[in-house]
Amino acid sequence: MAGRAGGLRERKKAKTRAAIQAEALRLFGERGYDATTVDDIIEAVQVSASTFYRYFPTKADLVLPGTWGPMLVDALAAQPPHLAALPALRGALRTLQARASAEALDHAFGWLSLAASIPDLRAALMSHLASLMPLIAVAVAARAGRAPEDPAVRALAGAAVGVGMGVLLAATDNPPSDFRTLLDESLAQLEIGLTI
Amino acid sequence: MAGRAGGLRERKKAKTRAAIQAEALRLFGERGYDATTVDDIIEAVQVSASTFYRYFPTKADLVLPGTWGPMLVDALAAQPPHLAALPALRGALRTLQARASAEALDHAFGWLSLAASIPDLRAALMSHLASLMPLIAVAVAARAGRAPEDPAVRALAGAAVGVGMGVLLAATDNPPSDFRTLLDESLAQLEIGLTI
Amino acid sequence: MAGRAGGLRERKKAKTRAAIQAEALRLFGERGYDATTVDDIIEAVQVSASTFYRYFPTKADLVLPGTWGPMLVDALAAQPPHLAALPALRGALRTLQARASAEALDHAFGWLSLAASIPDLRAALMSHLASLMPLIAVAVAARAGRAPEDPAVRALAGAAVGVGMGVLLAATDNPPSDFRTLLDESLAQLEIGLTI
Amino acid sequence: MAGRAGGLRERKKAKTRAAIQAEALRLFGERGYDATTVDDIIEAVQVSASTFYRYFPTKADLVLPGTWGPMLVDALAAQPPHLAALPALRGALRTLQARASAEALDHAFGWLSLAASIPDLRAALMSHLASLMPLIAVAVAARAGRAPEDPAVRALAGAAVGVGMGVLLAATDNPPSDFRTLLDESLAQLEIGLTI
DNA sequence: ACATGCGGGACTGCCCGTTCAT
DNA sequence: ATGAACGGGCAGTCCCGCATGT
Repeated sequence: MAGRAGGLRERKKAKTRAAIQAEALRLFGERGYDATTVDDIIEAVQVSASTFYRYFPTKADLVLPGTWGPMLVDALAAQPPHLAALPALRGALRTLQARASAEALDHAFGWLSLAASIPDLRAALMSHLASLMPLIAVAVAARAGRAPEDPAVRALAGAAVGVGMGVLLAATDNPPSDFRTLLDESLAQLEIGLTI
Repeated sequence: MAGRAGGLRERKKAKTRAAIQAEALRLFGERGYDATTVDDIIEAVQVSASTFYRYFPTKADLVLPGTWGPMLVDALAAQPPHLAALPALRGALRTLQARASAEALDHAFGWLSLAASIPDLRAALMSHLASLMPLIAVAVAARAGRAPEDPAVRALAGAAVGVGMGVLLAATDNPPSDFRTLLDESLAQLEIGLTI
Repeated sequence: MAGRAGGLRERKKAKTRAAIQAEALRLFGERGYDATTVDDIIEAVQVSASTFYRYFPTKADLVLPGTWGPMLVDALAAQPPHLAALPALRGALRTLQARASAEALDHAFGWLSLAASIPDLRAALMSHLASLMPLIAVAVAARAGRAPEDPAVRALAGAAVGVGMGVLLAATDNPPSDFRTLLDESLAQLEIGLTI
Repeated sequence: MAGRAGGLRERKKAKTRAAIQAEALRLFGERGYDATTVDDIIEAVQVSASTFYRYFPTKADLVLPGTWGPMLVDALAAQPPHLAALPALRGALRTLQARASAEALDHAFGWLSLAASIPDLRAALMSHLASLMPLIAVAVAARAGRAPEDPAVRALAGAAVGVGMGVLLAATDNPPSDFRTLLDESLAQLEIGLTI
């Protein structure tokens, strides 16, 4: 019923959503997360409170990346089938980064760090990342011809996401770190084997 | 001047803390987490709101296990030094389980599952688990004679915790699962290598 | 019992008081008034809460100038006796300004503006200024050989302080104004007569 | 579409506001200001805390007269145009007093005295009175055909309000005084000229 | 004696359900 | 009938004074 990019209604919704988020992030940057109230945001964007909460169930969701999960899964499926899961995952991450502009990436990682440094957001972010595990498990299972409940699959998905979390937290607490390098290094360690 | 357990003040504080948590858990059990307000709790324990928030920064913290991290680290340090990190970790987990009574364990895992199934608590729990990473990293680094910032150490800590999260979520969504078995299996997979 | 500058105990108290206030103002400048908690301050100065509240009954008192009232009264008494009350008051204000360094003055007026722009502080400041009225009334009465309850004396003290408040608020709401010029101009108007 | 008093919503709001204030004043009268908590009030009126604070930003605002400013300005505009500002102001005050019943006045002045004697309320009251200055300045400027920023206008508004504050404080500290007489006398002094 | 802990109360912000206005 | 405004409920923070125990 809808074309590739969705109907006009779809596009309008996406636009509203983007407008709210953009304005919110701008205000967060100016005044800080806690100092910015939802009322400030809805006033700046000129939408009603109901509209706001329709798009973002909670204030914390404004900072959560909504589309990364599916994008990562797609990129994973697009990797050469002969690759093992971990190399494929690293390849998928590289694809994602290559697709985005450098500034978009810096921006994104900046926000990730911000989110990781505010307790409320950190919790939401960790929970969000944890919810990526089953998605990755399904994608990996499909590649490997196994069940998503297979302990090996589960372990791989859990380990990969856990490593990501750890790197994110480490990069946040030691600010001048490069998130991307650290992540790739740590995933490489996973690949080599955790035989310390 | 103070004995092993500290002065009277210390003991009183510990007692208050325990009283708040016990009463809260009782009420959660009776009415559910969301249906129990902080006011209900402080009224039942007869403490003031300030006191409550002094002991538990947020309502969600009532359900978070406060001493597991240190206990796990201690048990890890007590493992035979010749063991590699992952076997030592599995051993430490077994030690912890062996020390606790069966019902205490069932109780604990019951609470974990409950926590994992309520969004707010799930977020707090994931954030809490993520904060265990550096603790585990330090303990593992000490065993292996490496720096806690070593990518291999970081990867191991992240992977271990991530696997734990994944198992917790899986066990929560497929209720009749045995958390302990799943966790041990998945850690074993980590040990074998993630070569899917 | 104490010399001019007071005994050691006096000096120590003054030092503590000054240390608290200095640190507080520094923190206010860095983070803003509301974002700075009393706990932040006492931690920075390393005093206990009781000590803090012994020196400053409320947080707002940190910003209130404690010695201006007496200083103004002294300067008023030191004006040539033949001057009428309003010229003497203007002279006293000029004396006070002449005694202080230029940067001290800018600093002081900066703080006044800040205080006038934060509701809580504004209220405390206005109340504080109002409490100067009887002091000024007594000083003026002494000069003029009248009773402090004399309506003319009361009117003069009230008008002078009221004009000061008005100028302060006006200068706060229209930032680039020069407080000192405005104040002198308005007091001059009072002197000429309010015959609009 | 709306009649004189606005729609149903408006009337309901006014009613709620009046109900809160009436109940609060009753409780203050019974138990005193400090001994009455906001919780007591909201329980007596059966509204939520949020509603209370929507109508009255702070507890102190319950005692502040909300409509006097505009009423005074109106009465000032209604004075004969040939009158100078200060006589017109005194006339406006007399008009206001004439319009109110004797008991309403006693009641009002009773409340003013009460407010002036409680530190927190005194501060709020002084701040509130200070905020009347620009209103009076605008009204006086309109009468005199000058700008509200004119120093003479500003001085007059500041002086008038300042005199009012002084009289209020004096009457509070020497209880058997008649506020109205004192105020009129002091304003008369302002009119004669402050040539002490 | 003196800091610390604790209580109490004001106040804010998020989020949701309902109700009035257009 | 849609959407904005309003009210309610609850979590959470901070200030400040009083009572303890060290």
